[in-house]
Amino acid sequence: MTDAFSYPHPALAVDLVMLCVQGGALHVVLMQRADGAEMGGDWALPGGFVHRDTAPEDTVARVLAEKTGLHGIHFEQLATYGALGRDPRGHVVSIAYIAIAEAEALSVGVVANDTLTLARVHVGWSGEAGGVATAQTADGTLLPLAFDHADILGDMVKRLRGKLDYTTIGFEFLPPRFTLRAAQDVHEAILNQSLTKPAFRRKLLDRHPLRATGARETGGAYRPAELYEVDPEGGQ
Amino acid sequence: MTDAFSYPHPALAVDLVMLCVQGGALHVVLMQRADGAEMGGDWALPGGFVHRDTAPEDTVARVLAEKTGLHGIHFEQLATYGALGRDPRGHVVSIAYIAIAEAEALSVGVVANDTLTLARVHVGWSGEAGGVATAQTADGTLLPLAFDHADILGDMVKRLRGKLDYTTIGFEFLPPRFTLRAAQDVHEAILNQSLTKPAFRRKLLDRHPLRATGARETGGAYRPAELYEVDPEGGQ
DNA sequence: TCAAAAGTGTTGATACTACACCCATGG
DNA sequence: CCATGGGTGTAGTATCAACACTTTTGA
Repeated sequence: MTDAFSYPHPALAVDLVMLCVQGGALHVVLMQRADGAEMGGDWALPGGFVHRDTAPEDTVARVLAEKTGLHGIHFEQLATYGALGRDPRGHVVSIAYIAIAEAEALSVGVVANDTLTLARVHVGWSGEAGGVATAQTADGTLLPLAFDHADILGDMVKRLRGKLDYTTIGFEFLPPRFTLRAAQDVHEAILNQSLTKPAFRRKLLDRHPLRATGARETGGAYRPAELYEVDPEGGQ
Repeated sequence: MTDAFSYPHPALAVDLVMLCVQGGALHVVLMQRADGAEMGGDWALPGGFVHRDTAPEDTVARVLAEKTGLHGIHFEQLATYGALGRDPRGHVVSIAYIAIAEAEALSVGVVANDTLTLARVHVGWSGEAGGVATAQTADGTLLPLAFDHADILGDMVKRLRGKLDYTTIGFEFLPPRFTLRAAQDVHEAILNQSLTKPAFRRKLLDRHPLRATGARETGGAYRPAELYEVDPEGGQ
């Protein structure tokens, strides 16, 4: 007990599942590894080690800034992975965080770093447990994932699906002001199924604290849609 | 990166929220600390450090066995706490697990260890964030909780409430064969509110894969209730 | 035969879905 | 004035909750 720091203990890391919705599909930021052969795959979730006297959340912010140059992105902790053998370098326990941003913002960070790419994510519905996640490039090439990162990615997307209804996490994919159609696109991409417009509109409006701004979308053809924003007061 | 183990990193621990339902109320196992004055309270969740090359789940099993002598208890990981200053001894990151057992089984382990007690838990409904958990003895004395363990306890109970509907976690509080009345008692204790019998019966039976065994409760006065069991095939 | 708890049927309210329709704007 | 997407009304259906009722057993 008293000598907890002198005995060998596992290394601690954070892994980031950075997501956005682009072109009607969910995308994740992946990082190419030079040591792919021994890690079981070329592509991995961006991550970093947690140093002593640094809070895990501060490590997340550091990794976000280092790899993508982004600040102020929304992120949440979702689970911790510590199985032996998950990292061939030794015993590394990793706290997985989901980070969410608009596609435009993430893209800027991705193109600024040669080792990063934005991959299309596909996660099935059937089984309860994670693991059936795949990532592919725009031309359909599958990107093999290192470590247990396919499991992590699958778990995160399933948790995200569950949280869409009863939290405001879905709006983190959108700019501060957005159309209801854009919100529907986000939900359809995450759930990987199409939704009917009237049902979606009503459910969204009475489940979440949204407020019509009166402003309209600009630039599009045909009738401009109204812009909504999240009401910070929660409707009360 | 390559020298992750040579740099100082945080200590890693597991903390266990061991719960049971007794006398219509939710109870948690707490451990008395000799160093309560500097830890901010006399009572803490049982826990232990994760050593290198030991999986966190194996550490949980070890702590369960060491502190209570119990084996094969159901447990699940729920969240990880790593804020600086949460442990006055240094930077300790703790993975919190919820462990569930029948009251009879847990009691055996608690009376066998002088430092353990089974405390009544009260968690409010209002706020979303954790922290409003209190623990008290049978005579109503409040037990001050050390570290951030009141937050952890509150978070766990709230997650448990959410999981009651769509997982079978609630049945871990019961023996393999149980009456529907016993299941209702468990739900009422966890949710801290009374439920109407017919609604509860129907919801339970079509939300969860339960099967009537044909066997009846014995020993009670009045009409004996039928015993049910969880169908491992999930009804399909 | 009575008391107490097990178990079920019925009804009224609520929420959700699906479909059809109207509205506004650019070309 | 037409095509296209934004936005809304309505009706049918499934789900849910409360109440009253019947059943079964021990004393």
